[in-house]
Amino acid sequence: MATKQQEKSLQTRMEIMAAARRLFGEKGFAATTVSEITAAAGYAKGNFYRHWQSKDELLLEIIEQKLNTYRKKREKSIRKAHSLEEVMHGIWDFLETMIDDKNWSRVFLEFTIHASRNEELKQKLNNGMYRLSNEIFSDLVAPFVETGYNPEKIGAMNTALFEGFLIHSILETGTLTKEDAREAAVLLALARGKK
Amino acid sequence: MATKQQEKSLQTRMEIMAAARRLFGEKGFAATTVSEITAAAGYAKGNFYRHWQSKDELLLEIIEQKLNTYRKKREKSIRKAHSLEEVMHGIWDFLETMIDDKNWSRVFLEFTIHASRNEELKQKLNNGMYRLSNEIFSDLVAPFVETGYNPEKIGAMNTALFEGFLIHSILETGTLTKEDAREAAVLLALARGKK
DNA sequence: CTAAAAAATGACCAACGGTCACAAAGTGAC
DNA sequence: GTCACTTTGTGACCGTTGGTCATTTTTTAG
Repeated sequence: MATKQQEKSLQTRMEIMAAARRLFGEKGFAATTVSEITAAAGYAKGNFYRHWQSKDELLLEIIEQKLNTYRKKREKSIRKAHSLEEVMHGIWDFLETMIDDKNWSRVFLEFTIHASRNEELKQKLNNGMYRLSNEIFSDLVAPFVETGYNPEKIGAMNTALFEGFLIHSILETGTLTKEDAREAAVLLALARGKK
Repeated sequence: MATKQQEKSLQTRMEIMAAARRLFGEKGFAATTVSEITAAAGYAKGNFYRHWQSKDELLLEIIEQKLNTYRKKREKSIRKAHSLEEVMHGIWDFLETMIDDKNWSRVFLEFTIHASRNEELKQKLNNGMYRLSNEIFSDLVAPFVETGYNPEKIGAMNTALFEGFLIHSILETGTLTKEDAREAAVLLALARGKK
């Protein structure tokens, strides 16, 4: 059984993380300070660094959690698909939940760019975030690809289109809708993977 | 005629801007400090703020300049196009020069995300950077769109695909090539705009 | 009750973007 | 050339940041 100390430490950790999740979403990653996070959770700043090595590490952990949540939601809607078209629509059902989580998609992008300048972070992102995409396309989409076209390329292109749409959506230029993005993605995938 | 003072002031301004252009490209926007920039140009930090109100303002000006350079290169290759397909290839000839300017495309994205949290910057970006895209598509592409499909949507989707590919390219996952992105963009545009 | 171990604190550090009182240099009238 | 005035350039200084660490407070085991 866990000691009272261990329990308290874990609880503190979770309280700080909850405060961070809220603040990152509201104000963005860079604009949220460590003092703010700990104060919102009711602790002093120094306590933060007993649980994470840096602000980066915390966000990475939150992102990992969010991706796992998305992953679970996804599974169900895609497993029952019977064609490439159905799989793509299943994928976009789930991508749309990410798009709707607008504040967080902004944070994802913010951190992606931030990480691209840091070799270590870049590796971790590529292993977490994009493994998600690779999984889907090599495991779930590949069986429906009738041509010789590389399923991973279909997946990477889908991710690119998705992230490009996120940028468009964040800047609120308002020309494209979610449906436009979905239709384009399906069109592209079918053009590549269907005979 | 300009006085000796005015000339010197302009020269200083250009020296600082040149140093900034080099450093932003090498290290990124956030990672480059104002002291570094002015020191590299041979001045003290305070001098910077006689020429720009903030680091943001300077980058905005550099971006505007870069976009104008791109714009000029572009004109020639697109004016002589005779079909939607040729126009799209002309556009991607020019987008590829942006992609090849890899450090700077990273800075563009970095600033785009940064600006998305700041209403004033967001407006300026939408008026500079994306007017570029709107121009192309409403003026140059529209004449070749044979369907009723909104040319601006074709343009916005092209931009989304382009920026999504930039992210992919920056993270060096290495699945997609420039040619993949170009082909996908042409395919999409033709599917929308050609009978 | 006590001594060791873990949790929590906040003053402290270097570095940041940005400010400002001041010094140095250039200008135009006489 | 000189002198009042304007413009260019300086760097100490400000508030704030992410991160550190010696110190205090609380829990644990004997």
